[in-house]
Amino acid sequence: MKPTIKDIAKEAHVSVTTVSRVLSNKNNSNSDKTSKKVRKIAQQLGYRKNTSAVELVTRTSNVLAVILTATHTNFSDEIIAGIQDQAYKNGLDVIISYAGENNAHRQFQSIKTIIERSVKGILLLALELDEKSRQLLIQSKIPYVFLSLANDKKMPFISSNDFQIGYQATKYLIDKGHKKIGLAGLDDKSFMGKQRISGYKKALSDNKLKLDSEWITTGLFTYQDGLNSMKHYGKRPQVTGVVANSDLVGVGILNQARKFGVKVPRDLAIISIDGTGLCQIVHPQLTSITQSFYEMGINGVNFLLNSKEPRRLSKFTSIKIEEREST
Amino acid sequence: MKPTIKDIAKEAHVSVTTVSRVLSNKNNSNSDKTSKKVRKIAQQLGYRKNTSAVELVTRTSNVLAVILTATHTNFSDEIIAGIQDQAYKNGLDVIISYAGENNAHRQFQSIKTIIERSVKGILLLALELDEKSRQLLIQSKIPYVFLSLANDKKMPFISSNDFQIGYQATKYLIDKGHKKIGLAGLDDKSFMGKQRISGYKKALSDNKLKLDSEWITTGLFTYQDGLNSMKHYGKRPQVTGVVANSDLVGVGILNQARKFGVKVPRDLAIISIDGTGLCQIVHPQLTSITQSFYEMGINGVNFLLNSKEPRRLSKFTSIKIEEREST
DNA sequence: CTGAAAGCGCTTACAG
DNA sequence: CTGAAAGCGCTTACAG
Repeated sequence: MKPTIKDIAKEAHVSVTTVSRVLSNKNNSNSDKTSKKVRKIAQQLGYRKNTSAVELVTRTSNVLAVILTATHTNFSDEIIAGIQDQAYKNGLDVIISYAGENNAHRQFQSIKTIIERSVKGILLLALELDEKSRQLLIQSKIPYVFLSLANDKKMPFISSNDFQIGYQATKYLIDKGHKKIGLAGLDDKSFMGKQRISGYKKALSDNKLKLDSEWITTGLFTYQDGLNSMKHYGKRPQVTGVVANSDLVGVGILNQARKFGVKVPRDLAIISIDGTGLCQIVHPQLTSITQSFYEMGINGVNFLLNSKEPRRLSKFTSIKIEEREST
Repeated sequence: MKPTIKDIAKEAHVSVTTVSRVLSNKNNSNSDKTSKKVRKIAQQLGYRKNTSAVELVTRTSNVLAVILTATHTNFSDEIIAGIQDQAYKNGLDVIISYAGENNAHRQFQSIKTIIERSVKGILLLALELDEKSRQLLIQSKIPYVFLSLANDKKMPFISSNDFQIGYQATKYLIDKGHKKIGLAGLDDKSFMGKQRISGYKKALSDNKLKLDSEWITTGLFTYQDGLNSMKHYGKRPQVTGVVANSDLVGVGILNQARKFGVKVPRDLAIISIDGTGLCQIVHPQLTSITQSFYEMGINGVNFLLNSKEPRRLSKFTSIKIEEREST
């Protein structure tokens, strides 16, 4: 059997109370001599704290849970790195749970699993919840925050301002002289998609440019959606510039354009949304609207740690344009 | 306060024993009527099981832990997907913990955190442990298995056969007529690196080809290592073919070759080890030795589930050559 | 500075 | 088919 504090107590001829105090660093009271003895014996016995017991009695835990879709968003690593670093600084553990790919049942299951352990907070990464999961989450009373995906349901989030992303990406191409601009590969049913479309349209109308709904292609931000978008635009595309709604979409457009003999940026300019490392390893390198994914992670953890305060404010992280070779 | 089974018992006028039996599906004994009543009340009260308490008393858990480095191995997603799917099929939860980047302290911490909760098993992804962490892991008596990285310390693993990878990749280029072959971007201090180098050398000597140690470049499998390797080979490389030790290394070599005006595959053939999606989205597409990452995940979970059996066998997963445009 | 006792929320023989 | 009781490994007022 694994040793418990009882075993240590017996061995050290002290009470379990004392052992507990020493081992959980409530040392203010115990004598150095006792502390040392207890620690030494714990060490000898190969003692490991039973976290279940601790959590049960203290009714708290120092665990932050991250839930994300298995969707291959190639930016989640950066967000997770931010979460991880900030959690580590605050002495918190992080556990991650994948909620499957647009699978409502698995999402529900994942949330259920998480809230049945007493986690300190929940970070939901690029996740859109159905009503049932949403209820479950709210009911749990555990602090949570959505990352990277804002939403209209008055639930707290930390993300880029997707209206601004749509607006600025479009504006950037306009400033480069483009008049016919496409918007490619986004999910027009999602809140994020709607925001970006609004921004895109606003930029066009602010500049008195016409809009053709044929220039907007929908999808789920995948590489394949990029290929499809370019096939849709054709070998002699009307649009001279396109806003790709993810780096993968951008690369897909790029590759299909090459197949078509459409030169980037000469015949077609591409600006890609996200700005992950991928933009720099393709040729030509993709100009991007770069999101602050790492900061989202940092801010997400901070948000959760301060969640006792009355004002829990959602927050936008910064975006910036990085010009490379595709525009 | 969150409701407990006590609250349900009171409300339903039954004992906590009965509530517990109903809610943990040990229904063989309870009457339908009682079960229904209990479930209904649990539902009304918004009852959530306290996993800490359950784990404490049953001394088991249905959680599998994955520990991985934050290193941007772009294949870990595939392994995790395999783990996730197989765990899900077996009713297990998966938690993931990042152990930092070659950070011994954080690795130790990560393992400690994991074993302080009563997890059912531990999967270590592409991780090399120092002695201290290794001891901790073994002492814990929790079943574990290394994934993707074999090792020489007699610890169980599931991975590709890296000797074979080195051998076959080299052999492939030899069969294409190459006589001067490079091996790029690998860590020659790691067990994996050594295996691959052995395979590479064996393939050369089996075919009576000469070896120049200048043709082997070391690194940590990163994109930058790819760039550096090509810089090392130079604008007029001696080698006519190169084995890239990760897809990222392959892309790095490709891009630097382009800058040098070295044409792939005409002037330089590249075969890249891993075969992730990246190979298909670059231009020209990279020929690869493709590893079965998803299967590693599946097999890892199965290994842990059968770990009570006396024979715990490490296992190699299959590799295959996928010819694309870079050779 | 230290210890006895109660209790966290659950499960599980055991008895009826 | 159901319940009383013990116990999982820990923490924490409280008392001395």
